[in-house]
Amino acid sequence: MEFLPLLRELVRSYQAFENFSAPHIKLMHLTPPQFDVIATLADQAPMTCKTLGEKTLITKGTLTGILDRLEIKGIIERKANEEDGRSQKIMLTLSGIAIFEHAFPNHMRHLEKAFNQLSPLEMINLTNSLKQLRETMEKLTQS
Amino acid sequence: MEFLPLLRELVRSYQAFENFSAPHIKLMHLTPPQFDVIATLADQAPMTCKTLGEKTLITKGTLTGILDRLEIKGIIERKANEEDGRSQKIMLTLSGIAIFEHAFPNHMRHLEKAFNQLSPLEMINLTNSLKQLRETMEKLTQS
DNA sequence: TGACATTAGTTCTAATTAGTACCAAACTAG
DNA sequence: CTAGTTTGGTACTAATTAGAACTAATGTCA
Repeated sequence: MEFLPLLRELVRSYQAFENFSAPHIKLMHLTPPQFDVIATLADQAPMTCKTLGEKTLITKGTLTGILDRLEIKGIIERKANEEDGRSQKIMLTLSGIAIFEHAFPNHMRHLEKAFNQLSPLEMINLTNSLKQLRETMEKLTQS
Repeated sequence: MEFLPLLRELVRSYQAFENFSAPHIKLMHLTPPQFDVIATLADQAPMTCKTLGEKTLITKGTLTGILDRLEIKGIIERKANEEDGRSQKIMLTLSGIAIFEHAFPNHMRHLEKAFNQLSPLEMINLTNSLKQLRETMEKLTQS
């Protein structure tokens, strides 16, 4: 049970990140998953729901609702995929691109206030340790 | 923007933890927050919703619903707080204690398969780096 | 070609989540 | 003591979440 402090700290750190990030995103009238989708679509060729879900780690059932709301807001557009009748291509509208170009750098400036307190070396070490832990969990998960 | 790999890894690690932990908890007919509440109440004197929320990082509006479901299942009990008429004391029932005594060690054995792949030193370094990042974010959040 | 399996996305359900409004009890000044 | 404020918990809303069932389109294989 020596791992309990690490487990607790992982949960608390992630929650602290959400508490730091989410209110700032909300100021721009978006939710964290909506921001995530917009940032993932930006500067990319239109992609399918499947691809978008893999990049954002959002499962497909959840993604449908998020895309519905972004479509109502006029931020994204769904069009038929000519190569495969089952799927669609998702892309930002012109309005969505404009929102991205304001919201993304704005939010990055907010986040870097916290993250840049770590030295580059600490950042690399932390990233590598987390990656190792993540890959172990991913390997053990499908079982 | 050098912090983006760390940000991504933090999100992905936490998600990998959820994906590793949640299915195992579900096998015991519980949800992650329900498990969290049970583990927090175990071996403790009855506590108020406020205290329970602080320990589990669950906001009070959310906690009401989780406690409702645990109460229906007969796992927890709410009783009036004699010292303060506004609040209640939450405690595990006998059945809740029995569930904890099975579920907790069972789940710890599951988690340690992944966490014990890290050396004790890596565990301590990772915990400390996460803590530093968390405390920075917490300091900047209230603003 | 035709039966079968797979894949992409939607729909539905139960649970969680944060946040706001609200109620009742308790505290605090003057 | 009493008006005003704070506190603990519930009710409600909008959004997310995973997962299962479902539909339509595609792929496979004999």
